[in-house]
Amino acid sequence: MNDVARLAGVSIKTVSRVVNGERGVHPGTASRVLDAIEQLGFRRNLGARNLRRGAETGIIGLVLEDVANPFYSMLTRAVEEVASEQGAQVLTGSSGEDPARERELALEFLSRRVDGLLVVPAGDRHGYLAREAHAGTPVVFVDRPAGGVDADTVLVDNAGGTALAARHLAEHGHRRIAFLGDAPGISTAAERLSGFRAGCAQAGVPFDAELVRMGPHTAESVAGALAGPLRAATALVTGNNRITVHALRALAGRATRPALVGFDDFELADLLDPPITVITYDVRELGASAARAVYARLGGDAGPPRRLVLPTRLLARGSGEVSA
Amino acid sequence: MNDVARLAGVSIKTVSRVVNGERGVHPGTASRVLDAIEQLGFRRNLGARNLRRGAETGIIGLVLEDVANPFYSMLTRAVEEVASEQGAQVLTGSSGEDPARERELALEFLSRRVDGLLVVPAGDRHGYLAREAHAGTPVVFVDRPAGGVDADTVLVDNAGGTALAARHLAEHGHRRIAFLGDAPGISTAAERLSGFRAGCAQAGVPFDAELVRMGPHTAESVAGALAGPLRAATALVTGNNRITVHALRALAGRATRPALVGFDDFELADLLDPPITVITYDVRELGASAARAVYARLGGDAGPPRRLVLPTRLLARGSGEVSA
DNA sequence: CCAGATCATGACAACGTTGTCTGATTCCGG
DNA sequence: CCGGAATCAGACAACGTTGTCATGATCTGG
Repeated sequence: MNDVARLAGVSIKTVSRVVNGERGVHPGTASRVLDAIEQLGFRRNLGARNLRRGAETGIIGLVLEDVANPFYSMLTRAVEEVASEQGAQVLTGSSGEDPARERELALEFLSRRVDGLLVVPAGDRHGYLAREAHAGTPVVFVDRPAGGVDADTVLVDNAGGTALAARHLAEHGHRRIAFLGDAPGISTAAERLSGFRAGCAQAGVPFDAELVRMGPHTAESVAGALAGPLRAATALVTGNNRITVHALRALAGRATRPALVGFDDFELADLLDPPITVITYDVRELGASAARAVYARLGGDAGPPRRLVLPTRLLARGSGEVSA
Repeated sequence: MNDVARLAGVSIKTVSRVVNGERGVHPGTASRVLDAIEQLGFRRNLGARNLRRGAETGIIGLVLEDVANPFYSMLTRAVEEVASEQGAQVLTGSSGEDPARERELALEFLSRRVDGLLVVPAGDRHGYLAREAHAGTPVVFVDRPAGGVDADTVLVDNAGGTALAARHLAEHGHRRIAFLGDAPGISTAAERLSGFRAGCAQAGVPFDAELVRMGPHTAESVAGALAGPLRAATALVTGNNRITVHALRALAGRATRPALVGFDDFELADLLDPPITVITYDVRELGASAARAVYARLGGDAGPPRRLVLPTRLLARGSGEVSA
């Protein structure tokens, strides 16, 4: 900016005025300044600007598990859209389900003075965010509740979803229903399991712990479980989109396959044979409401922390409608 | 930092020393400072730090078409991984294939002084980035070449891929092969079409312009094309993962379906019936090499712009091996 | 032609850090 | 007990902006 001022023969302040479109600059001066800007390829330093103005940075941070997972990439896009309405951009980071990495990313984002922070919790202790959540940067937890902080949270009715799945399978005559879920330390996984138990109970289906295998899961662990202990089941509920895909691959080619209901919808589910019945919910809304919550807080909303739970519903496509 | 200094009874500079782990601070003083930091929840402002140090910001910008597209979300993850090795984060923005939005995002990122900028070009004029690419922030174009700028670029052998697809179908006896591609203004789409023509020529298959429909495509336009003009074809090449999915949905339920080869691999392609033959390449490598190029430049590499073209290969799964 | 208003511009400080330099203690060996 | 080195801490300026205030030039109307 200094160089621009020198080249245009004006003070640095006048350059600032031109750059910001402030009124009260002589048109001739302004065009000299603009020429100089053009010639030097000047671009104002937003960091310095924000520092001086004490304003918002126009960046919101998003810490999730893995952007490459279609579920999270849709979420990211939804967040990005709300941010972009506010002229803001999104800084993303994948924690890879590692609490330490999640913390590192979150703190790093806060050091960068993001206007708001969205976190898909990997760990279960988020006390380290309590201070920010209280006084300062709005923090919103997405998809999973935080441990040890009372902050805005947007969730999905996990237990309701798996209960629905269990009842659906029971209605189709299944009495031996298996459940493949993620690591029990992950709150959504625990909720989905307990919803599954509740659904079984509601439908009068005996709950058999032998037919439950919690993760973390890999393609191999899923295949192993399905080939071994879960073989006795006539139906299967999978706890998230990754596990569903692993299960589909493990079951491919089997002559008789268990009925299946998967948690999370996924692209092409309708084109598989049989089409896959899933528990679905509005992923975009999950991201969008979390981002909107940040802007509501920035807009001055100082009420008590809000908790929003999005409904789940069962989308019957065929794979869950096979009779036992 | 001022408050911390006051609380600890030291100067602001000493706080800075403690925060940065500089040697030469009395342990007792340091612990008083640390207590004060803890008590006040102080977190240093990275923006101000970078301003003062004139250092890199530790952020790299990524402008792409849509993070929610699995292709781009894998790319994002790969970029993020390279960045994270360097202690950097990724600022993402979706252009939605709109050149103006692409430009806006790119310039915004540059104003934020990203250390490097990765762009999946939406438009075909990128002169506005020439200055930065030359003197200053490294700019790398990904997946598509830039127009009007000579900068580092990482591409995919599009023409080679579709030529492979055409020849593969020809080998299986097809003589009437249709092509569904994206808008011809998108360079990758144009290359894929010309590769398709070349492949047809190599295999001695007549090229029929009536069997070609370029986009932009929606589910409806794809369905319409397949129901109408392309009905005469015995085989089909689709120009990207979106179009492949639309085509699959449009063809589902038909008694006789054309043989199909799709550009871009996608999850579950192997589980469809028939499994889908695709042209594939290493998406992660695409993102990773682009990010590495940025760091190579930052590391002082001042050679002429490099252009890397990743190979494509045909992954035969069944849908392309149907005879005419 | 002049007082007062309006316009165009610049000097200066400040945002939150850190690099440089200087000053005040403390320590050591002889 | 002294000189010099080592240790610790602070004052100050600067990074690239912008808000506040002051200044001089140019208008306007009577």
